[in-house]
Amino acid sequence: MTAKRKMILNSALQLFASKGFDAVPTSLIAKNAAVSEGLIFRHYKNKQGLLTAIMEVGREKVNEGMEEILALEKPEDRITAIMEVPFHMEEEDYPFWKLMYSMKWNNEVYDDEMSKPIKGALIDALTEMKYLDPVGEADLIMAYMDGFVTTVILKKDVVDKERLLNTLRKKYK
Amino acid sequence: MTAKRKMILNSALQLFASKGFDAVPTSLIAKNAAVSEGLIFRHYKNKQGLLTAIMEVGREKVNEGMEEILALEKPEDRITAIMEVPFHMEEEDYPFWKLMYSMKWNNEVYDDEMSKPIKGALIDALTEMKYLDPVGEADLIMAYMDGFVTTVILKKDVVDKERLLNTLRKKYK
DNA sequence: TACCTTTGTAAGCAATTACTCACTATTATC
DNA sequence: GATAATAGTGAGTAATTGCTTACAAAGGTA
Repeated sequence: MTAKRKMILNSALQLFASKGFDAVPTSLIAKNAAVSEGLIFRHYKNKQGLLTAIMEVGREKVNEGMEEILALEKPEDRITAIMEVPFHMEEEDYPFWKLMYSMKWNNEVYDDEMSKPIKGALIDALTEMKYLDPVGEADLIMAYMDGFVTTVILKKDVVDKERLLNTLRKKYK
Repeated sequence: MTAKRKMILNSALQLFASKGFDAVPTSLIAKNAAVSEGLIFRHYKNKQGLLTAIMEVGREKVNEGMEEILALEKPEDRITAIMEVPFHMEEEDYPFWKLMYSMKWNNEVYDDEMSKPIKGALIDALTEMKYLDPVGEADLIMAYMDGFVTTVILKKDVVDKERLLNTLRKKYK
């Protein structure tokens, strides 16, 4: 991966995240990456391919994170670890997640490919803990998480996430 | 409000909600509304003005709903009513909320104009109930709600909202 | 050195975009 | 029923879009 190619990928991520995929022209990506516009299409088939490449990088990160969590022995530890993921996201990953969530909302078909393994891990842990309705409980936790991500990323200047996490922890302590 | 003008507003809402504001050309809005493209600009200053008009209609609906909730006497009733709003949304309003949430994600500055009165009502109720940290609790509930809206709208074919609501209710019963 | 592949550029192109304008049809007001 | 305002059309336009292409520079390998 050449330096300029990295620049393209990163410029695209930043711009897509802040303005939305459709609102960002390839000319602007090229300008922000200090690169000729043609180079984008040398490296990526088209604008959509650029987006796919960004998501691929993110998907790998998610998988790595999930492996760590699945390595935890106690099911209750796994559940709290998953639930608190939104609070422990690194700030440099915010643009990626912002892009992911913005994409969710303007696709006719909701793509939960990425959330499936997470929900699966929750169901496994809840079953292990003999919960009566593991699927229902898992769905509720997944809903919570969507809300936490939304709050942490979009209200980062308004809501103190540490305080929010503390309030949350009191609930299941 | 003429019939054609209503058609424009509704076509725009449906299209913006499903594809995103930037991905929808005015030509398509006109086509779906069975109207000449020029008519859009007779009634609305520009494409952005069309969006503004849609949001105005929605804002009024929200205010009406809030008045009903604020009329409830017991603070705990007000809180549960607010928290359960996402579960009682009418399906015909889904496109509007989908649009609202999709807009949130690709604006540099998060516009919480609409959520402010809701948060305020929560803080008031929680204060009345002598909670130690009304603001923290309100922020948590607001986060939950974002998650509920996301789940109800985006996963409506995957997650059963009645079941989700029941699981939730057990938590604060 | 010579040759090939990859990286990079700049100009340009067909299609699409939001929007205007000159015009006609319809409705309201007196 | 005449007049004026509003509603509606459709062709046109300047600017922008994603993408191509012809060409040059750089890097690897013999």
